[in-house]
Amino acid sequence: MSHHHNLMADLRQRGVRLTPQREMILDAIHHEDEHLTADEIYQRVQARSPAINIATVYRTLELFKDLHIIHEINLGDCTRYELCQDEPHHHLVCQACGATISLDHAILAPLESKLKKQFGFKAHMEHMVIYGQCAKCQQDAE
Amino acid sequence: MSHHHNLMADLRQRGVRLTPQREMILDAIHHEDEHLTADEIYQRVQARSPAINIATVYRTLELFKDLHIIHEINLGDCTRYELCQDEPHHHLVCQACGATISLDHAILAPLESKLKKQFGFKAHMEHMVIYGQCAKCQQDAE
DNA sequence: TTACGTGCAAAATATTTGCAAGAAG
DNA sequence: CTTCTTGCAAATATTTTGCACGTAA
Repeated sequence: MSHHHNLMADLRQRGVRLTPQREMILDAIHHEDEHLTADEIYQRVQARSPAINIATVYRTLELFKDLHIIHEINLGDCTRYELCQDEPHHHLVCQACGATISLDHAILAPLESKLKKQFGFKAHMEHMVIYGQCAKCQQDAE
Repeated sequence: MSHHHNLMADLRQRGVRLTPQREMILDAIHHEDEHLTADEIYQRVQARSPAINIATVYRTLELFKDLHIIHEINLGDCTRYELCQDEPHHHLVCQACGATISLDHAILAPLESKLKKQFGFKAHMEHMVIYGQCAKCQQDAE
């Protein structure tokens, strides 16, 4: 039994109506490693069920966001979506080759507590994206 | 003599044509503390010179970006622009009240070097934005 | 049965582009 | 004069909304 069935059961508990569209959209997000844009989610769902409408995708993403099932990530120009996870995780993105490196939250924890101590600021670091250049591309550039 | 006149002189050196539009756009960015969107820049310039077109604003921002005079910041949905500065600086943004706190680069430097050491990743941290809740709003929430 | 969700089409928003006229150097 | 820049209008991309119909519970 896949993780997303638990999620769907959970939603029913919370009084959210379960529709095939919502299930397919959750499925699409769940089955992907990368973070998808609204349109990419739309296309994946459309492959299974051509009648689906892009407006439904946007409305469902909004709903899932409010329910804290997914969250939005803004990389440059495009908005992407991914499942919320227990432990926040982060990404390094190489601007040269596009490679992404996943980061444990531990590496950002010191910054988080420094911000709290110095400014009383409670950072919401669910998913930070840090751009730069990966080791390989730095070598290639030399 | 204001800083932006030096910039304009600098541009002429670099073979960039100086037009009133470009000067007014640079002016608008320069005279603001906050980071403006393309449309806000457009409105400010339009107040001085109604004939200006939004397409010119976009094209000029693109040009200034390529010349490394300004850089783009993506906060949530909107793209904002600010002058490049010698020392990178960063912002904490309170999601409750919208307040922004400026951060010295020093506070992010340890993270930067940790990423370099552990992953060989050279982070481009010209302007990081960290969202969260400021001290005041945390109190109000209690 | 009733409230909520969906598809559709149109609107709103943000950004880009082709082209002819205008201005910088 | 020549090349680059601008204004205009139209195109494109992304996201939102009103409304009538359909469906989950």
